[in-house]
Amino acid sequence: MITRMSSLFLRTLREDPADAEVPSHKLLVRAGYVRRVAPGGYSWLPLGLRVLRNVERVVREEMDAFGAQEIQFPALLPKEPYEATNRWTEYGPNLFRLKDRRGADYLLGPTHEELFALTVKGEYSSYKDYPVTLYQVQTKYRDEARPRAGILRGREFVMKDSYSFDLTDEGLAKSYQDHRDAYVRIFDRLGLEYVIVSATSGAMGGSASEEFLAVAETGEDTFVRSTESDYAANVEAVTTIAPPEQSIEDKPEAQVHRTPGTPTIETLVDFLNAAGLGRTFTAADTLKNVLVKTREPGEKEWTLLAVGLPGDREVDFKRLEAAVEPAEVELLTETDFARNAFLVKGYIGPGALLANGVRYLVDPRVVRGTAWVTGADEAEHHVVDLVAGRDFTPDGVIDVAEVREGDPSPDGRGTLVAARGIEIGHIFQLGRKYADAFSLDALGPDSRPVRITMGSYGIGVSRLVAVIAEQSHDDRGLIWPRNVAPADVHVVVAGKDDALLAGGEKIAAELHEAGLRVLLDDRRASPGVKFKDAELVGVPTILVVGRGLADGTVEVKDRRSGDREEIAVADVVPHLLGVVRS
RNA sequence: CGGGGCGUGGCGCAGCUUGGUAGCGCACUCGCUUUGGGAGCGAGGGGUCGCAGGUUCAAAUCCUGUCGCCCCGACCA
Repeated sequence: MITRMSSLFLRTLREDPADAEVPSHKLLVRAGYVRRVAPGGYSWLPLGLRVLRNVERVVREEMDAFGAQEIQFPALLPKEPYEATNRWTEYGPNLFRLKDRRGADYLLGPTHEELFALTVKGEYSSYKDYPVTLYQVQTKYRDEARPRAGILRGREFVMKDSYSFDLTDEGLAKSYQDHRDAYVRIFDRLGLEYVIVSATSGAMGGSASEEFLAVAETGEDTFVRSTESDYAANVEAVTTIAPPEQSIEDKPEAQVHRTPGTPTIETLVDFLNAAGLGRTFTAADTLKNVLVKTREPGEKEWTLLAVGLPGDREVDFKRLEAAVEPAEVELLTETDFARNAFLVKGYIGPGALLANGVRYLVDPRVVRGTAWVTGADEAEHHVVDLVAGRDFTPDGVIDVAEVREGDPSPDGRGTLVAARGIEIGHIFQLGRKYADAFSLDALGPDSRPVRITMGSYGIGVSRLVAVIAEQSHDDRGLIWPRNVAPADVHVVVAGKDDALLAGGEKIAAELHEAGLRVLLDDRRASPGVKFKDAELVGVPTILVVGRGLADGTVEVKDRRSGDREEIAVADVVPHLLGVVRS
């Protein structure tokens, strides 16, 4: 089809919008793809809507290709199914809630596990019906505390969410793998640079889970990758390799020392090194015990939890939250310390913790046979050479110390470096949480019910438009990959006289005839304006119809590389077909 | 929720300190010129200065309150 700029509903801006920070936001607004309507709410103008539709098309093709079937639910949903799974309350303030005229509670769907589960329950009842995978491309609503970065993080956004229903764990594993493979194909077709990281399952519940992160400096998620291997993981999910265990026999006896004025690791290390013990200590030789409290969902009472880790590392609170999920976790208050007199702040050691029944979990580096300097449970006193497995035995291991650049990669190859990414896809093996909530069973061949197991898989479709823009632009504007570009060719008529315009129209018609999507700049504007707009809009191939037309040539420019070549008018169609289809 | 900033034609901004005709650039309309890198000249249209109250002869400007938005953090499939 031919889209004429003279009548296209489009106004480009010469200046960046004041409220935009990240490149994708600035460029999508400047190039007239989207306009802000409300915080976290954007309208799609013609060119933007085309890109969004193109992304959707790629997603649908790959979902359909492995047998997923598209359906669609309302965005406006009744409360009851979400009460059955407790998410009406658990989802918290991020859920958009509203009432109808009778006062009945509704919500705008943030994600649709409940509806999919109920729908399958309503239609299917035999093991012969399974497995099945359903998906939808739907507008989702989340009352984000702080929407930001244009359409990268909105309160209304388009998401593809799919759900697999299987009879067995092996079936679920296959459905999961099918999705993973499809996602790889989708993101490859969209020309994205991304990594797949193991993730925590978050509020969704469930076990195995991976995130697809598009690599972008402006991303909100931090992940680590190995310098040597293709290992990549969300920081919350990085596992620490435990050092080998050591023998206990050759360790000196634990000794309590008076260590006045040493409430912090730094002061303690300085004191020890000045105390003439005949060796040098570092912060990594100390065992720091951090006290927190946790509360299981539905419980009223908080439970103490002590985390022991090498003194040179801090507890990463996000990793801690992920580790104790679904329980909540908080730091201890002064009141808590006062209530538990055996906790001597600054001098807490394993002894008092274990003696008083406080659950004590340690960093993986604290293995049997390692000797530590740690608190002696008495103000101004520490114990040196307290040996794990001899002098104390922790209740277990918890891997929540901060991850640092330079730490060894968990796969044993290379070291870790940090990078930023934007979550574009997330796949989960949900398990039976939702099936349990709705008693979703199939009648098995032995006439006994089999509880269905589910997977849940999402792609941020509208976010992808911004992510592609984020990864594919330069200082002049957007540069769309061919698969999602709003047109195949942008024909610029570089002049205002009728002969040029007629020439441009004719070539555009021929390209259209040949099956290409043509954006024709037939405006009576000066050439400079048109060139600038073409670069801003970002169609990958620009065809300039200008002064060469009299000699029978036009110019083909590649938006990304800037390369240009003169082509005889007679050869334009086959040449461009070659460029576009390559 | 904590911290910071901003609300003035469609967009980007100045004016506010020191109260007195609301201004600039872009965009838009008309005319002439120009025509391969965001053209020139001329003439125009368009603004309850976020909202409410107060001080004053007089408020975009000073005072009080309030609403909204943006950024950083917290939070977040």
